[in-house]
Amino acid sequence: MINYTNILREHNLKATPQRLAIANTLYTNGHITIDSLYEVMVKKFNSISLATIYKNINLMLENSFIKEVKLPNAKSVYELTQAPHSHLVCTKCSAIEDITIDLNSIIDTVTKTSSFKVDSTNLVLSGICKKCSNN
Amino acid sequence: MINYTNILREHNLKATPQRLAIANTLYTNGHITIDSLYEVMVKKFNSISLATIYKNINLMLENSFIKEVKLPNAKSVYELTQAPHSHLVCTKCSAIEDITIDLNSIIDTVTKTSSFKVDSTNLVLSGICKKCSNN
DNA sequence: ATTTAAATGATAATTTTTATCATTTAATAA
DNA sequence: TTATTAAATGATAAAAATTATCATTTAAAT
Repeated sequence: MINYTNILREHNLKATPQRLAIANTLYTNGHITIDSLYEVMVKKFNSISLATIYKNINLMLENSFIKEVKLPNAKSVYELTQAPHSHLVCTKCSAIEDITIDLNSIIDTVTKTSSFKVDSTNLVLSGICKKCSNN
Repeated sequence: MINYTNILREHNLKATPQRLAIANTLYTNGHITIDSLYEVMVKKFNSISLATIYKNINLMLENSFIKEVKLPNAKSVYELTQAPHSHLVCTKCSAIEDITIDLNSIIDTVTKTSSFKVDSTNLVLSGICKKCSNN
């Protein structure tokens, strides 16, 4: 259990018990949908409102405490903001992995060939994870 | 105006006037949201139902006639299925460009370093387009 | 301990998407 | 052509997802 009190405050978010629990849930799960997050949170706060989940997720997004990951053919998942990275999604078991890929060469090529100034990247690679290719 | 009758049929879709119009709207617009598509379609078929739009978009997705493009901080847009490609999104004017980028070297690296078998890629590059960097 | 602005929970309202069903129509065959 | 049929459409209801409202509670700074 990490104490996210100060990190939340650094992101201009009051450190409420609900927010600390959301932060820890994201930390332990890595990536989670709104629905799953709500399920997990209800176990910790039996009377938490779904509106609280939505409001916090939106505030946390605005303050860059978390990031939304849009996946093909699936609901978005949310993760704690980390260093920029890409995602691997298994089409068999739906597992999501973080992966750091150097995209600078690609960005350079794009800049040169299209005169588009790239500021950020969103890369999702779909396929079969290690586990599923073994089973 | 391209005639999509046969192409629709190849995708197991009856060539109704509404579908032909959707296909042509996608062709002329490149990328479009559900809302915008509905607006355009209402001008052509003043009594078209929004349900028809949704049902057709979903069927067209299932039959790979079109693809959904998920964008950061924006609603999904839809495009006619073409050769695999990536997208450039301008954070200033929201313009979307197709771009063909060779991602094979990246896929190779991922395969070797993570033993994940990549089947498909989804890459969106956000930044400033040519027009906006001039203005 | 007091104060206050913000967060929470309950719930209503709104938005988005899907389901239902009577009617119409595209596609096939006679 | 016309007849047949399965599928598509449009109207609408229903469901799902998200946001808004507001009284009450609470975190954080006096």
